[in-house]
Amino acid sequence: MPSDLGHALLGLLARRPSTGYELARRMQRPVGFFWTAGHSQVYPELARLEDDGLVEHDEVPGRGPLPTKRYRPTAAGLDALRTWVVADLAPQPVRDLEVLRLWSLWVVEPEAAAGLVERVRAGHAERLAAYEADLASLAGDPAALEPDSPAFASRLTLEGGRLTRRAALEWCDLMLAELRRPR
Amino acid sequence: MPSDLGHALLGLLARRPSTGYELARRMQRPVGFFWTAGHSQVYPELARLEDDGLVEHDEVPGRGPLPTKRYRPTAAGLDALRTWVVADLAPQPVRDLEVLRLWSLWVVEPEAAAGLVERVRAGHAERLAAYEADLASLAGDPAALEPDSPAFASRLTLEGGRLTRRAALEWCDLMLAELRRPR
DNA sequence: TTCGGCATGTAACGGGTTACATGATTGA
DNA sequence: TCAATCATGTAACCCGTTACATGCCGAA
Repeated sequence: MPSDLGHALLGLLARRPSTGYELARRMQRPVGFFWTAGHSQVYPELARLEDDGLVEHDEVPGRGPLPTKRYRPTAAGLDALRTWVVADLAPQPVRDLEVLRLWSLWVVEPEAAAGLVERVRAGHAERLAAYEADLASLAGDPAALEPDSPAFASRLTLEGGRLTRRAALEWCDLMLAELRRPR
Repeated sequence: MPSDLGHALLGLLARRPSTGYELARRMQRPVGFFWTAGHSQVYPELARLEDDGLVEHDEVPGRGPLPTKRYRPTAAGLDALRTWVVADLAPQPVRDLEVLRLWSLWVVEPEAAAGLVERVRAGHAERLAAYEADLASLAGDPAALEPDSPAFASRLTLEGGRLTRRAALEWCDLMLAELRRPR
């Protein structure tokens, strides 16, 4: 049974066959919005998936010094993906370095703290803009309304990003108001 | 210069001197809401911080087979914490296994997908309840209004958790509505 | 001609999780 | 008496990041 990364790659390949290089780029965006991997992770994982009979490849003309391989999921690979998607999921530990810092912001002067919050806010605003751009490009696609279409799932995840980033902006504004309240 | 974990420990010790064991427990909650660490990480990291002169300890009576050590930050440790809190922060890659699954939810039947979303929703609801419980216990504390008090920073981070989890619940409800819309 | 993109892989390192190891005290 | 809690540490393993290594093609 593959790792989380393996399932991430199966999810990408279920949408569209790709080379390792393409998968590594697709892991930056849009999948990189919630999961990332470099190419040095992708190539060994593809080999493992192939050993397990979950993906297969053919060689296509390419521009690298080594043969260019295009991968696609096998029937067993799609089964594994379907099983994993709805499998029991242990509560995920959260790991958020920004919040970790904000938790200690009482040790610095309010003005310095406000500066930090401004920068955090800018990061959320940037991410929100990216989500909305991707959502806009899906807006005209009728497939985005069909639950068995990849565009549908893409739309829902982007919608989630939008809602949570908006909440984060609201939170930053709340912090700024408190930090700058005259005293 | 210490790792992120080291700064997390300094942040805890700045609030209250503790033994390694206590730090490991405090890393489960409330700090565990956004950063976690097991005791097997804590003990070596404390030794490193002490080598760097950022924390110091004295031995107190305890119940373990080895001497019980109570740690507190040194002046240099508090300086390091202050510097780190407002230091430049690279945009953080997000790693969210739940969203990764939802991104592939188009491969399963809508009813099964809705079941997954229900479970995700329950997790958010549970976390939200924890935030609100902690917020309630801070409600009467006048220190929670003073920007140089730990309670102030605790309140703001909990407020952030509340806002983002509420947004997540809203999102889950949106997904459920779409998955169950008659077709 | 030089830089960026295509294209594949390996190796070293660091951090996190899980398991191993020990042992006293307190409460059910 | 048995389990949980206090209390400290080490070791093995897995995963992710960064760096190493190679080399062609097209555009500026």
